[in-house]
Amino acid sequence: MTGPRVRFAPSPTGFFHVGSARTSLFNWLFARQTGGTFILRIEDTDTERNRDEWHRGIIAAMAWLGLDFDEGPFLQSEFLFDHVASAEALFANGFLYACDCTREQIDERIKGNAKPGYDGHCRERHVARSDATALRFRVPDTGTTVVHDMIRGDVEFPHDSYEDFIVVKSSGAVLYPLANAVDDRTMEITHVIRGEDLLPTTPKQVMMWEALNHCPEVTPVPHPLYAHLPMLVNEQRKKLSKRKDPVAVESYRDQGYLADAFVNYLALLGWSPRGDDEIVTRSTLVEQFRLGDVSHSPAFFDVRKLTHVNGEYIRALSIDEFIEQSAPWVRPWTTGWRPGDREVPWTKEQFSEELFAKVAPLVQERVATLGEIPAMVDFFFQDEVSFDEVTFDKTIANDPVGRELLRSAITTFETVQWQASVLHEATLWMGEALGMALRKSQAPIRCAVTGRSVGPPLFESLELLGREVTLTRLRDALARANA
RNA sequence: GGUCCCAUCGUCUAGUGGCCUAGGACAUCACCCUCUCAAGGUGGAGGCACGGGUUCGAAUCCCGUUGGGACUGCCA
Repeated sequence: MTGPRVRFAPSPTGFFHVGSARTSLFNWLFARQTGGTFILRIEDTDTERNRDEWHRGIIAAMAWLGLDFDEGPFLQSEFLFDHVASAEALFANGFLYACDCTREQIDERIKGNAKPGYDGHCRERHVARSDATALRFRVPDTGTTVVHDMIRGDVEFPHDSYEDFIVVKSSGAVLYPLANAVDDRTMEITHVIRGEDLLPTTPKQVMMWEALNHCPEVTPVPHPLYAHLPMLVNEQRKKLSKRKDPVAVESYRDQGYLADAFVNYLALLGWSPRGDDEIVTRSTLVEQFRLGDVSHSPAFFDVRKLTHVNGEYIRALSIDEFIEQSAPWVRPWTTGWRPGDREVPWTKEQFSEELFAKVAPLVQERVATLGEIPAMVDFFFQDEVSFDEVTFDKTIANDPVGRELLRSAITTFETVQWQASVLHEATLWMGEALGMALRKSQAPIRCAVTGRSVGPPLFESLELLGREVTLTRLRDALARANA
């Protein structure tokens, strides 16, 4: 196996961030397209968090999105020994030095300094290591480090803009920049594809990588290539915040976004397929994706467009697929996975799979997310119609002609052949007799039967509902208006 | 403050010196279709941040300005 080796290295946070999903996707696309290897490595250091559960969350979310990895999942904590060994090698070769300064001492000393950050106070002090000393990297005073970025080209960072940063905490814990680089070395990562927010720390990693290659006891490893993806931002053009912005992939799944649609939309953020079509298959994505084509500027995560893309995918489903995909929202008791925080407005006893199968084609082209389905078909399964009061008042309670039409419908529907086209015709001429266009005359019936002003096609719905239920609801609505 | 990144319709983007009177998609507006709502169809409005260069010719190259963002922790 000689292809590229890429890794997705999320830190567990309790949910899967859309930015992480995009990073993961781009890594995956690159690996799949180049015949490379996609590795999942969970960066679980510095955490007393509930790891097991959160690891499972990341893995479940990736599985849902169809981002399968070839190696892993690895946990960064498994490699603690390597991190320490590398740090010791760097120290032994003079790249690291011990420092016993406290934050307060440093702040006090650097108050008037032109250059912010640590002042290198302990560089030549040869402080004895203890549980109060941290290890800092000796950053060269002059020169620059160049990051070779596949998206942005070469980016040059002057060394004097970096302080002697801490590599090993006084507790002995090896910090992210080194731990991450060491893991990349042991996994022989060839391409580091990650968010642009990591660009400024890259020179640190490049410097340490280079230093490691100069340690005689360490096996040299070629530097990886980097690719820093543009940030995903909110409407304020700020990096997506997990506190303020809706960033949990799981919540999109709960709302009824399809994995393929989500992936398709994510791919459109910072990249675009050839031609005018934006709705493209996963294999097209894999085929056409090029890291070098990735945009340089941040992208706004636009839920409205996501929703549109999702609608396209829903409508493209076969009716059987649509029914199957709807299951978690309409009959969760039959499914292994069910959307969180979502109540189904009917009981298992009230629901009918046969009826839903007949209703499904009517709603498939009317929803943009699967989560919208229950509210659109609830009247088929609920015993009591739940009325939208504004609509009820407008079309029935405050409309004498509407009530007149209802009375006429009750009579007519008693005997008419129970078929959508016939009901359609009957309503047409009943309305004409009262001087109403069909768009007017269908309104009170719709409200009486469904409780709402909008919904699936009325006459097909009546046909499916049956004569008895329809007549009962028409009478009840009239009674309700008189009450 | 320092370092770095970025800059095409409101949004996501195409565009890599002439094919641009700048293309597509979402959103928006109008009309058509229509039993409601969608979907669909047609059409409209809407953009190269600004200023200098380079060039016969710049959305495309260079510089500056302005604006936005990221980073700047004994977090990752």
